Formats: sequence, C-alpha cells, structure tokens
Amino acid sequence: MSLVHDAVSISEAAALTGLSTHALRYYEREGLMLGGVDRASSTHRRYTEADISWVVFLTKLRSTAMPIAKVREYVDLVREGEESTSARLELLLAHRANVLAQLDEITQSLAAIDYKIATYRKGNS
Amino acid sequence: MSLVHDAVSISEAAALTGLSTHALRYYEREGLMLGGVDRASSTHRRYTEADISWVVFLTKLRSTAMPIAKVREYVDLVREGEESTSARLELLLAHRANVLAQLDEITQSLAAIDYKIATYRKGNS
DNA sequence: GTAGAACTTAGAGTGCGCTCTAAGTCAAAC
DNA sequence: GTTTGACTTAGAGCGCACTCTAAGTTCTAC
Repeated sequence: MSLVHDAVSISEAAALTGLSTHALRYYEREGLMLGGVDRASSTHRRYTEADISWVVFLTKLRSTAMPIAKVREYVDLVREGEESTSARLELLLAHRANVLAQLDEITQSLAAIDYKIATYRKGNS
Repeated sequence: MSLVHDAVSISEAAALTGLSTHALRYYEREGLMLGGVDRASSTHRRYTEADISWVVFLTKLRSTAMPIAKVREYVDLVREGEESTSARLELLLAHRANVLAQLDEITQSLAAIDYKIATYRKGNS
C-alpha cells in the first residue's frame, strides 16, 4: 500500500495482470500504454487501477491472437479520441470475426481429437 | 494422376493439407511422419492417402496449440504400436483439457471484446 | 533430347513475442 | 546509514515453427 491510492509497483501489476514485469515494460516500450505509466516520486513505475484495467483488456486481445502490431493500431486509435470511434468499432468487429473463426477451427479439431479418443477407448487401433 | 493409385506429389499434398511444401518436409525431418514418406520411382516424395490423413490429423493437434515436441511424443507412441494405446489416450485426454481451457479463455475474451463493441455502438467512450 | 517446371538436400534466415543480462539506481527495514 | 531487494535502462538473446536459399537433380511435355 502506498500514499497514492491504488497505484501499484510493476511487480504488483504483474501479479494482477498475469504478465511478467518484462512483458509490462515491453508493452510500454511498444506504445501500448496510452499515456505512458506514471513515475510517482521516483523513476519507478506506478500502475493505476485504470492502467491495470487497460492491460487486462490488452491481454484479452492478445489471448485471442491479435498481433502486437494490430493491438498498437487499436491503441493509436484510442489515443485519437472520439473521432476514431467508428474506426475502432470496425477494427474490433473484424477481430471478432477472426475470433469466431478460431473458435470454429478449434471446435472442429476438438471433434477430431474426441473421435480419436473414442477409438482408443474402444480398443480399435 | 500417376500410375500408383492415390500417391501424390509434395505440392499436391500441400494443396490437400493446407501446409506448405516446406512445412511438409519440415514435419518429416522432425519425425512426425510415422514410417517416412515413400519415394516411389525417384527421389521425389509420394504421399499416400494414409499420409494425407495423418498430416490432416497432425494439423488438428497443431491448430489446438499442441507444440511440435508434444506432437512428436504422440507420434513416437503411435510408432510403438498396441502397447502404447493407454499412454496415447492419456496424452490426448490431457491435451483435450488444454483445448477446453483455450476455448474457455477465448470465449471469455470474446465477451470482453463484445462488451467494448457494445459501448462503441452506444457512443460511450 | 531439350526446355522448363518441380523436385531434392543441408543449412541459414525470419518474425514474433517476449525474456534475459548487465550495470547501475532507488527504497524499505533495521 | 547500511544492507537487501526491487527497480531502472538499453540492448542482446531465445524458442518456436516455420520459411527461404542455393546448388543441384529429375520429371514432363514437346
């Protein structure tokens, strides 16, 4: 706990987001942190609640296989403010289609794996 | 079409499996092809129907994020024959659990993305 | 039989997303 | 005020899964 309400160290941010401290610095270097991270009272990073929420959302994009470069594109749009809302919507809708395709492919592969599992259970080959 | 029924060239195999010819040679080098691929009447590879089906199944494992090393483990068990059936079943069941976890994570991320999409549609931030 | 396309090998190169290192600075506890 | 551990930077290194290159061989069509 620090004097600044809810601003946490990089290792606490790592624990909260599931990323490594290395990855958090990497994301910042790559320009994914909107306004950059505060350095309250020192050179040390202090992550606010908003920073954490933001990183958590980024991990949702990443866990659905959005490449870092595309994430940065999205972040740049957010930085542009109100006027980019429709562009952001478009980007997320396009990504949504990718995610549905992923779910479909994985589900089909799962069916093939389940089929194989069933053959092993029946003792056939 | 060749004299040998259903044995196709590497580029045809690539077209049939969705892999590149480079990837097909790579898989063979990595020992993923069970008995190796025939070289009927030349140094050129000839993929049988069974080879193609096998590669297709491997792509199911790969598309569900099984690392090549784990795929090789599975292939090695298949090579051992009957006696490894229960080990193969175990491996596939463990992988199945990973796949379900993936589906779960992606589905949750999709929900977060859909939520964001909804806020853009409502014109809120 | 010859041109051109497709194939062969071994091995180097690539892109991605971190991950680690080194050398140093800062903070918290005692 | 000193130790201990967390933090800082810039930049190198890594693991994965291909992907590409080069130099040469073979197949197919004419």
